[in-house]
Amino acid sequence: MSTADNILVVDDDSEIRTLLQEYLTRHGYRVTAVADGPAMQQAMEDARFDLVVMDLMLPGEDGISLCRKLRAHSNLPVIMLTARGEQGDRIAGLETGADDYLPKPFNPRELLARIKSVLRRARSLPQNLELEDVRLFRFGGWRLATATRQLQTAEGVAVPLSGAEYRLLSIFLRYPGTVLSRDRLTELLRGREHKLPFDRSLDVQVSRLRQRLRDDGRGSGVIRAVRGQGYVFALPVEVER
Amino acid sequence: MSTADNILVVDDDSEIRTLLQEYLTRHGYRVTAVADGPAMQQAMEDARFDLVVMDLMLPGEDGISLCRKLRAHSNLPVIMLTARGEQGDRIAGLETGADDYLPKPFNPRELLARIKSVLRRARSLPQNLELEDVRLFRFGGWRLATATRQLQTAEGVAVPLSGAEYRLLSIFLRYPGTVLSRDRLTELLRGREHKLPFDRSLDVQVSRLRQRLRDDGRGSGVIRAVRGQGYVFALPVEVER
DNA sequence: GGCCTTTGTATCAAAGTGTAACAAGCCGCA
DNA sequence: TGCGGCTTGTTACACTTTGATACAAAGGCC
Repeated sequence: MSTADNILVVDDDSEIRTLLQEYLTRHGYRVTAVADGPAMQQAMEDARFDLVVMDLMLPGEDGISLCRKLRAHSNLPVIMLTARGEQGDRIAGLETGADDYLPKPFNPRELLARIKSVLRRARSLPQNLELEDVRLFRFGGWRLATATRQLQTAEGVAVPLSGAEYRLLSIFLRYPGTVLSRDRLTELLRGREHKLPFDRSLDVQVSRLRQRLRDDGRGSGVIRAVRGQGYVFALPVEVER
Repeated sequence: MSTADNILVVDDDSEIRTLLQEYLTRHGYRVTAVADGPAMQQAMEDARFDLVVMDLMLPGEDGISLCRKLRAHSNLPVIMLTARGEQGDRIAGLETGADDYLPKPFNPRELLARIKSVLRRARSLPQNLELEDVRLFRFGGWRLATATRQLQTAEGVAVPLSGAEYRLLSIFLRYPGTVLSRDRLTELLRGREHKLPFDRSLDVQVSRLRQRLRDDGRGSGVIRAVRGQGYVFALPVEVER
């Protein structure tokens, strides 16, 4: 490990910002603390972070919305701070799309433990690789050659893929084991945002890709739907450069 | 467990000190009760404590400040007693650094529950998400493969599990022989706390899981209800990594 | 046995997911 | 230019999952 991990804290309460700034710095992290969404955007333009700790309740745009936006174009891990057991907001836990959450008030030690756990998990996943670097992907007997864009079964039979199918598969192959939201997948696939609130076209693409992979969508196949979250590629992937 | 947990109560109201001293002692804790900051410092030099219960409002130096000082050099769990009337989020800032808080006036039983919960959390830090290390669980002839999320009977027949069923089962498999309260199960299952006072949806999930496991809920089956406590997974579990 | 609390589960409604079918666009080619 | 084949976005509908509710069954206590 070269340098300390860089953590971005987003909370409108200055007490908490100060507490976390001190505590996390004392434990060997680099910390930037800001109060709201816009300041967060700014901070993220200025520096690269390894993890975000965010309050669910923020003035202006709330944490869920910020988290969703973040997730639409990055893998940055997020830990959400939530109000404890209040009846008002029903959405309290992992439904926020965060990697982990912690109800307020909390002992900073506990936050530290979760930060470590989330970072460890993030690092255990394959690092972002550029598609250009990879010549061949292997997964569960299948092979995908990038040069020819050809998919082969375990028996060596070539399976034709359309352009979108190939792109979608290669996206999944770059993030095996990571839950990708529909927003994220759509952006990676088409380079633009979802338009309609109930756009199902991504699901249809997934369904088509599944047919190519002989994955019936039920049972625990290759591409698994995670209810309310998105899709995961469920097989281990080997890459050949 | 060697000796009883040692709890330090800091409150200027002598009635509360007496009440807590009695109540917590009766429930098996060692209790020291003091009235203010200086007495607290003194007590902490004389003995080692496992948890502090502190009034937010104290004569002289208040609870926030004491808690902050404490945090500067220790992780000792703190439960803060606060005046009622503030909304959860507004108040959350005040207990910055505390592990939990309880609005006054409070039911001693509620405090007891929080003490137990805070102590449990403080002691079992690395328990949150470490399921991924296990490849296979075996219990009473059944097998659960984590990679494919597939459950198999002793005869090798695959039994489909929904997402929630799989998660609930894997929670039980992580704590075989341990009674898990409904609150705890709900939190582990859904990543948030119980909201409704008489929420039976967890029981329904257990019931559905039992159906998958061909456990009729009567007799001494796989998942046993413990009246007034919660549920236990009643079979021995073998883990394969 | 009454009476109350706790647990088990059928049933319902809402939300989420899978995919067939359609339609619009694109491409190459005669 | 017009035609057929392919690709891809959209819509529609069936099906699954899940949380909630209601009520029956079981357990305790007097």
